[in-house]
Amino acid sequence: MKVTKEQSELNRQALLDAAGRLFKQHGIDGVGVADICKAAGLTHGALYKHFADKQDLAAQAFAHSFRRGFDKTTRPKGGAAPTLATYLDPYLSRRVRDDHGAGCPVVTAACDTGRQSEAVSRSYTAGFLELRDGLQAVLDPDGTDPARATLAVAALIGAMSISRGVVKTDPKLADDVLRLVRRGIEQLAPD
Amino acid sequence: MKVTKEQSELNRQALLDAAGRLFKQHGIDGVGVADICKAAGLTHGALYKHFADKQDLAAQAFAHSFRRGFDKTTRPKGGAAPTLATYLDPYLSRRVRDDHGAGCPVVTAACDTGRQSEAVSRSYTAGFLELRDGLQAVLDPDGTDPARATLAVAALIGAMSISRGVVKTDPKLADDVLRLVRRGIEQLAPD
DNA sequence: TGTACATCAGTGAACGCGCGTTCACTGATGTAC
DNA sequence: TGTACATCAGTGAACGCGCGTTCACTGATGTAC
Repeated sequence: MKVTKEQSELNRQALLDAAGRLFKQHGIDGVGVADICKAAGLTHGALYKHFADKQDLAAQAFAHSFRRGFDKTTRPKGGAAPTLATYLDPYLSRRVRDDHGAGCPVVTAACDTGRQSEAVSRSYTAGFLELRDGLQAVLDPDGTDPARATLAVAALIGAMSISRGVVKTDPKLADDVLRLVRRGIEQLAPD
Repeated sequence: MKVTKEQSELNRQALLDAAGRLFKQHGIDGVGVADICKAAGLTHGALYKHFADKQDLAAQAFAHSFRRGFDKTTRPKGGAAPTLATYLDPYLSRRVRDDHGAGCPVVTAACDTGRQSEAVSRSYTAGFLELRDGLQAVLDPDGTDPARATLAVAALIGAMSISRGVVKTDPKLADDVLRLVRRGIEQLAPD
């Protein structure tokens, strides 16, 4: 049956939310469209009224997730100016490590991106640049060392990958990696 | 028809090689067992004489690829002592970025690992530790700063993820990331 | 405002397809005599 | 060394299954009068 335009738009957002979460969790090849629609409270046929196919959904879900990820994690509550901790707290947390569906997709989706469509790559590039520029402002406000912020973003993403990779075998090591990389990035900040 | 024991062992190695390369290229969920067997010069039925199932093949292929990756990339030719460049050259190269099937799986497989079996995680953990200890010996021979080598490995892995993620959209940026992270890690070395 | 009707978001059965896995079979290998 | 035969790595047809996608249908919505 037909639904109101408002409801239809809500359903579309629910599909994007569910797809973003499940794709981050299991990879694009690791979830079926039926699972995504079910998680959004719809049947699988409805998907094709909103998106051309699974690849189209993936591209739009990534863009959606990037937008949401930044708004949620890098805007400090209360509108204060972001500090280094504003970035490190959400990006190097155990919560994000243990819940693959959570967290900023620049971190979580690092793996899939290279294998996916150009639209996904564009979203990823925009996300990386925004994160790098944010860290640049905090780590190197005078702009004397262009390597510093890029190194920090790379370390953030790598630390999460490693911590996730080893946590099943050695949880203590997984925590150490997050802690040591945090300390390493803090040492990059101007005194 | 039956083959000699030697040929059978060669076939097994060919399966591990093909699986390692194709899994790194397309992800474990992104290749079929038929493709792997074909690449190894066998039919799909032969796989199950060597491995219990696809997951078993994945776990053994990762371990195999880790072993090979280290032997190839981190042992300097001629038996000289490894330097910082010994690690940075292969790990931050454009060749490895553009050929997902090449390169050390600690970098390439960072994505899949967290989603796979415990056996894969064990191989990954061993690989990470070997890489970190190697970099520790070069970056912090006195052992005064335990964060330094961990930061360096995280940056290596993150840089490759980012560079792969953005290269389709902005190849120059992708090169910059590799170059800047290299410079950043070099600045960590003792003077 | 009330009525008649065209629209179209969502449903769910059905489709072809490729996947991982099985298994009866083959025939060269390796072994027992 | 030569012969007879058991072994078993590899083959390829066949299997069930779940996937992405399609489509005839439904019925509430939104619109034209």
